[in-house]
Formats: sequence, structure tokens, C-alpha cells
Amino acid sequence: MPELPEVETIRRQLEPDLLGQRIERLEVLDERWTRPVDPGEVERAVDGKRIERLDRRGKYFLVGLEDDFVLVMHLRMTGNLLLVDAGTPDAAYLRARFVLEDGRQLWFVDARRFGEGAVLDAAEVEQRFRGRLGVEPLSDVFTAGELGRITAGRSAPLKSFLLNQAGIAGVGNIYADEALFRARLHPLSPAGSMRAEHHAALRDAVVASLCAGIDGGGASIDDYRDARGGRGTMQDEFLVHAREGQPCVRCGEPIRRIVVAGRSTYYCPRCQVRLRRRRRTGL
DNA sequence: CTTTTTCCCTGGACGC
DNA sequence: TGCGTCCAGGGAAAAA
Repeated sequence: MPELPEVETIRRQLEPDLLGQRIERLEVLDERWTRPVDPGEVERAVDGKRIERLDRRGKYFLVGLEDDFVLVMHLRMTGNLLLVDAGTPDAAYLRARFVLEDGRQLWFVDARRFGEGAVLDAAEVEQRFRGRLGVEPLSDVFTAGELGRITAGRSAPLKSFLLNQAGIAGVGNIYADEALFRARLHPLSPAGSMRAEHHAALRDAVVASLCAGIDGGGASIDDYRDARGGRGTMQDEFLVHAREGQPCVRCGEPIRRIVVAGRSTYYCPRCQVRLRRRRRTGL
């Protein structure tokens, strides 16, 4: 599933090819892709615009167009962004096609149709993300202290907290498991139960997990492919995710699978300590 | 306010 | 072979 490392991998691959190019036209092939906005409206907003920037915010892919417009896309579960040569036969599940100045096409392919695309102006992007997307984990704003602030008083399990994009933006099911394992924290521990040493450990673990994902070019478990249709290698380097029953890489204990926040959650029952809910210590 | 649950969507796995 | 059922999960919305 595309999470921050997967989206970042695609962004880095596309940047040299797309920057400065004009989008001749956009063809929305599945009207649900722009829901609730009319596809024609999005097509008209994109047609003929030059690409000035390629950015990422959490798991959102942002294409900065001229005149301060931003094409915002989200791959959700099964979305893929593919850069293909002219004349390539249409793939199954092709939802949107960008015909580029140089003849190549950028495809949004998405079997389950959760993915979406929209065109907003810069102010609307801010508006849309406000309160919904938290700190960028790979920015220098993401410190142990910041993590302490955003988890203070929270009773939700650490796994739920990591999946909540309003806290840290870009961590999904895979990298949440990996980060908790690295930090030796139990997925069911209340987020607010962490002490300073845990804040530091989890901050470092989130960063390390995401960087490992980017270094591996993302994790191709099911549908994820990079912008050239290639596979990442991160799925071969998982420490706990999807390793139910296999020995913990640290202690040999069989990895356990539970469901937290409706998501499969993998952890080592011996390495990852469960913290008790912390009562407010008298100041 | 915070937290949990439901919903969207469809390919693939599994059982009969 | 084919049909029915269940699962996967990001994020928004509804419910608790």
C-alpha cells in the first residue's frame, strides 16, 4: 500500500522527467476519480498547464502547476502512477491519463478506485490539509519533544496514533509496525503513556523505518509499483510486518498478529514492551 | 474534544 | 469450473 516512502519514491522518479513539461491534456476515464467534482472541470483546469514543482505532503502527491494551481492526487490502496511511452496500450483499470508535451503519458491506474485527483489553488490546499495532516516525519520539525506534545494525554493505542494522519503524516500500516518494533514499543500501549526516552526512541524509529522504505524504493506487497512499473525491495526487509509466526530478528520469538484499529498489526511479544496508562504525575 | 466504527471498492484467496 | 463469502486497507464521515 502506498505510504510515504512509496509516494516519495514515485515523486523522486518523476521529478526529472516532468519538471518544466506542459500537460497537453488530461483525460479522466473514471468519473469517480474526481468525485465529487465534475471530471470536465478538472480536465479544463489542467489542460495546457506547465508543471513547475513536484511535492509530497504525507501520502499526497502534489503537482505544482503554473498560475498557483496544484494537482493533488492520492493513491490510497491500489493506485499507481506510471510514466509510459507514447503508443503504450492502455492498462486495465486506467482511471486518468495525462498526455505530456514530449508525447509520453502519465497514467493513474487504480483497481479498487479509492484513489482520487483534484485541482486546487494554493490556498485551498492549505485549507484542505489543515487539521487533517500533522507533522512531516522527515522534516526537522519532527523531534522527540514534538512527538511528546502530540501524544500527551492520548489514550489511543500507539498503532492507532501512528495511523492517524493528523498526528504524523505519511505513516501507514506497514511503517507503523516497523517503527514500533524498532522502538521496542507495544502497538497497544496508550500513546500518552510514553516517557521522554520513548519519545526519542519512537521518533528515531519512525524516521529510520521511513528512510529504509525510501532506500528500498518502497514495498511491493500487492499492487504497488514505482513510476516505471518496477518493484521496490522493502517487502524483503520487513522486520515484523507480515511476518506472523516467523522468528523475531532480535530474539527469535514468533511474531504475533493482532488487529488494532481494524488493521493487521504485527509485533514481537517479547521485545515490544507494553506500557501502562500513565497517571498524571503531580507537578 | 477524543476514539471507534462504518463505509467506500474490487481482486484474490478460500470453501464447497 | 463456478459461485458465494470474506479479507485487505487510507481516509472521511458517522457514531459512540
